[in-house]
Amino acid sequence: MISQSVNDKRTDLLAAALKLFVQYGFHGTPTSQIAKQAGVANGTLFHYYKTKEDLIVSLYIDIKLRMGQYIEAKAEPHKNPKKNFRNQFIEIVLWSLENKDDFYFIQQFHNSPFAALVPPEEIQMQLNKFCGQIEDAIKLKAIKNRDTDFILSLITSHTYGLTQYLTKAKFDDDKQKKIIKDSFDMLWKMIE
Amino acid sequence: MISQSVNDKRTDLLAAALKLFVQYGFHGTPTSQIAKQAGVANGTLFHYYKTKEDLIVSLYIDIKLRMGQYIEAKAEPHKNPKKNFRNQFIEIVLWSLENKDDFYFIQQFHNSPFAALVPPEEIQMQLNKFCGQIEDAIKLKAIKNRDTDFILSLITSHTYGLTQYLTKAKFDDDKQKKIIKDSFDMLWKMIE
DNA sequence: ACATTTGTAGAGTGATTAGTCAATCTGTAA
DNA sequence: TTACAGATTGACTAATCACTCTACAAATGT
Repeated sequence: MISQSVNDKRTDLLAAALKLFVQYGFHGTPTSQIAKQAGVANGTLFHYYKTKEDLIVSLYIDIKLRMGQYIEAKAEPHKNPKKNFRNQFIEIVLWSLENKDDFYFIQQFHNSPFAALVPPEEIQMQLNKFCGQIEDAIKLKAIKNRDTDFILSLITSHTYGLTQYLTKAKFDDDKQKKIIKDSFDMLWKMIE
Repeated sequence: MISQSVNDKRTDLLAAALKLFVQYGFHGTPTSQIAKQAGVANGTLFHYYKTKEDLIVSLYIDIKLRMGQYIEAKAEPHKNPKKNFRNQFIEIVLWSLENKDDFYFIQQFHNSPFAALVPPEEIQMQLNKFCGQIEDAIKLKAIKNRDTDFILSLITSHTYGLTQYLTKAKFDDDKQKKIIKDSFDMLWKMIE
């Protein structure tokens, strides 16, 4: 099964890159190390990814894709916008906690010059889902009437801050869930 | 005046490094470029900073110091905790907007393996001021009774999110101030 | 005046790295 | 069986980079 093995190598490379990037940073990780960690030859890496940059951007897009799929799979669409936001908020935080490396990589990537290299259509795709929801909620007067991007910024950074906090402090699952719910209530108080 | 000229070279180097790091990233910026931009010889850079890493960490500490001084200079201590938070919140956001490179550098730095290299006493120093204020406010029941670090995380990320938003969208000063104030009111609603 | 320390320069060095390439292997299809 | 396309390899290269070293200049102390 050739296409299977191709996918394996591709994902092996991405997984290896993720692990090493998170630990040593982009520049601290030579492509030779990534290849070694993935169990393939140096040249193979460049067979699948034209440049190191290409690998980095591909990894970002892959992570975003996986996160999107995860959230979508867990989504239970409600008429009630609050419940919708609540569900998604909780799922995103849980995903981030279960995939700390991915989460950390995204932050690292966002605050790097590589961020400018993501194709615009990728960015737009990711935003559209959320922006639509926010606009709907505003129309229904479920949340404050502010610029959509503004609301999105506040929600995103709130999610980020909470995840950062939960990552540093180690709580058991129950306590963690309580904090997440509490945190959403606070967020909602802010934007409702 | 030798000490003057020494300071000049040091600050020239930091300023050059800041500009280039923000544009090209840590690894995308060779020390030779930093020296050139600062108008000094390559070797001079290594006279003042033992390694590139040392330069990066020093730059971070320098920026944090300057920000702290700016905030402190503008501080008008109130008995009222809300007014205190409000003042500081506004000042931090304004500083970030006036010093976009510094702001961006800090994010870049925080999400990089270099963050682990900051001497612990530096970190503690910065946290103490804020944590004290938060604890006081909790005692006075001005804000919700939650873990100090939790509150701090939420405030920090809120500030960050707002600054990100204002940096991307370009508003005139009046509009900007309105948004900042509005944003603080929302933040306060969340934690009061 | 002299000695000593400190600052500055920039060519040089050794190590490292992204990316190439020619050769070999593997699977498929006629 | 043969032919062919893609996959895989790893030695190789050209370039780059962090950092050193030596020589000299400027400032400071005595």
